[in-house]
Amino acid sequence: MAQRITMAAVARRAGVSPMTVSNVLRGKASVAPELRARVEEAVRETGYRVNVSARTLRSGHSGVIGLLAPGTDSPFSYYGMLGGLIAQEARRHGLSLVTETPEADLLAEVAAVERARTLAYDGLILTPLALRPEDASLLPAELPVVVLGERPAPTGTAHISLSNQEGMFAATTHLLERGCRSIALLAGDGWPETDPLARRIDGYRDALAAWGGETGEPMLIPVAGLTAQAGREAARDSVDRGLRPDGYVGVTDSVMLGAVRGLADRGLRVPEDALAIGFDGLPEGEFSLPSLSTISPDHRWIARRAVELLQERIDAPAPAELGGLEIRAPFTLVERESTRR
Amino acid sequence: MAQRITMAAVARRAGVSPMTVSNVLRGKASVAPELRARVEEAVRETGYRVNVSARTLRSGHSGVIGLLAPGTDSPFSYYGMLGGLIAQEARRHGLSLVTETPEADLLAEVAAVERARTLAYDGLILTPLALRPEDASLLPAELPVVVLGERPAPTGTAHISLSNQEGMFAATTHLLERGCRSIALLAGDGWPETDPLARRIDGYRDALAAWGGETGEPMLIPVAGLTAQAGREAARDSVDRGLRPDGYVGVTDSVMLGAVRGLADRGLRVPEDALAIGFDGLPEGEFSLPSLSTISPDHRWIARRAVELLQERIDAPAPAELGGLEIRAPFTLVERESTRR
DNA sequence: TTGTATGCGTTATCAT
DNA sequence: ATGATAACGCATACAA
Repeated sequence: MAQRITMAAVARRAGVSPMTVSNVLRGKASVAPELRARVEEAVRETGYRVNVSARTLRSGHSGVIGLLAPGTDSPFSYYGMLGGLIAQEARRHGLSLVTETPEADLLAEVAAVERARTLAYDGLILTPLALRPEDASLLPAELPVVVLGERPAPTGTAHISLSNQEGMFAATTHLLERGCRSIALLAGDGWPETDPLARRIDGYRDALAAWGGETGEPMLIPVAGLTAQAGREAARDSVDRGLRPDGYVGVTDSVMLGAVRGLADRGLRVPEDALAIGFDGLPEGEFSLPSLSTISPDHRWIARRAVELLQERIDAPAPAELGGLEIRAPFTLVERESTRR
Repeated sequence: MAQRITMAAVARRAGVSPMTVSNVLRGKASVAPELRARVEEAVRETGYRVNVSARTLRSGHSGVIGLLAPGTDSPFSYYGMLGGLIAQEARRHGLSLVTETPEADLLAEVAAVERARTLAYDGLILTPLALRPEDASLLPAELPVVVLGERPAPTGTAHISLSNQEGMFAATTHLLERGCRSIALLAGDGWPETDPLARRIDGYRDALAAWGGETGEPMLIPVAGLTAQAGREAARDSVDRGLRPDGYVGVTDSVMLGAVRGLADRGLRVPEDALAIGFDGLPEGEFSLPSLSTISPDHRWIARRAVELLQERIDAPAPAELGGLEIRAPFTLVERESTRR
């Protein structure tokens, strides 16, 4: 936008050089208190604002970071919720957040990353759907990146993930403790070994195995995606196929919220006919009927760590050399109506 | 970010001047096809990307627009949902969207607008909570703005609002037609005349009046905010105070979803004990139990018009001179389980 | 149709 | 501690 007042104007007014104004504005140490005061007053009087484009052009960083994550635009969206927290956290670091939702194919993801570079983002918080560990080379080496999510991250990047196996183990065990003996997992059985959420499936299987012989076989109800709509359809289909488990575990809360709805479509009620628990700790689960028990990662912790790690990498002279890092977010099991009888 | 390859490098490689490269990149008409081809190849070979900061510095526009709206970070958020659609629409215009959620006071709002200017946004889609018509002067004259939302907009701006009165009239009438005779409005009675949603209250009153003498007095249940939590608390309190309407109208879906939950907390069920209808057409209302009837504005229409109008103003030589514009989004009444018996 | 000169507003570098 | 100079990469204005 038109930016009439320049640094030079402020400098003239304060009777100093533009360089001094620049130093004051960026909080550089060595400016005499008196000059500093004069400059600050001149800034106020003139209503001066820095021109970010000029600053970025010269200094090489823009103060903008990007969040590339799936489904931020759909209902009950995990990344929609997390995006809000990340934006807050970013602001505390003086950074702005731009959110984008690329399609789930490799080309679109790479294009989104390229776009981020084109737009001069200082860094990227990225939840890849298609990018695999071996695709690390597709990430520009000089672009600071923090990876979120459950897929194996491109090698050499900082990666924050959830305790998928442990979480799902806890969720399944919770249902077992509440008396369920025939527990279905809404997850999709066709998912490849490398699927991001394969660990969650493992946790479910492990919990059944660990409990002893009194549980039925693992029962996998396939869902077509991680949306409420997919969960709803999967639940209906499973009922139509005659499945009647006494407990449901959802790979995500959005899937489970949809599934509870789908069960209701077929006249089945939670928790009366079956218990249900999800994964993600979506705030909406607190308001649903029944309210949804869930494995809730510490979202604020994740947002904070993600921005911190990114900031570190932005500040580092050679981000790539910081190397890989794998950290797990802590979680709690939140018990609500859907697992109470 | 470090941006090694410059336009000059591409130009050298293609054997033309930097200016020709610039023209090719921006699709200027007059470039010989042969040169164009050579330039395009050079761009591919070098992996060149424009430096947006330099372009912005020189040309004055950044390709970024901002959305300033409340509550994008809370569950069942109207603007969270709408923001997703606006981002899609913006992308079709070659624009990126940055979303921010300022606090609901005048200072914070003005600061957010200032910040938008600082960051060289090309324009702003704004839902003011505190800015009033008379505060138009606080908006930089040269900043293209489109205002969304139900408060009276700063004078002289383009404003897209909902058909609040008509919508609420339709919602209330719908409950009357379904047999309700004692209908409460969850809205807050302490709200000033100028409140954004005062028109919705009007619509409710009008509908009761228009129906004839068989309805009770208007019954206003005050809510502390437009969140699910506020709706929940309001509903509980009203029950505790002995109110037992046979129908509820919510100023927003998020309030109503919370209220349905709050009624359940007190053992009351929708639609068995009372019908309920909201306003906003949140997608989550399709998955709730019961699914929520609602007045649903055409969100895609709103997103499309908002970006179109903003683009117009960005392209205009003097945006301010385009003058004020008031348009209303179309809506439909979506009937779901919460109003079926 | 293409190229040349110039400056956008800022900050890195180096000199004082 | 402060200031002078140059350069960041591009697009405007104009010349050829």
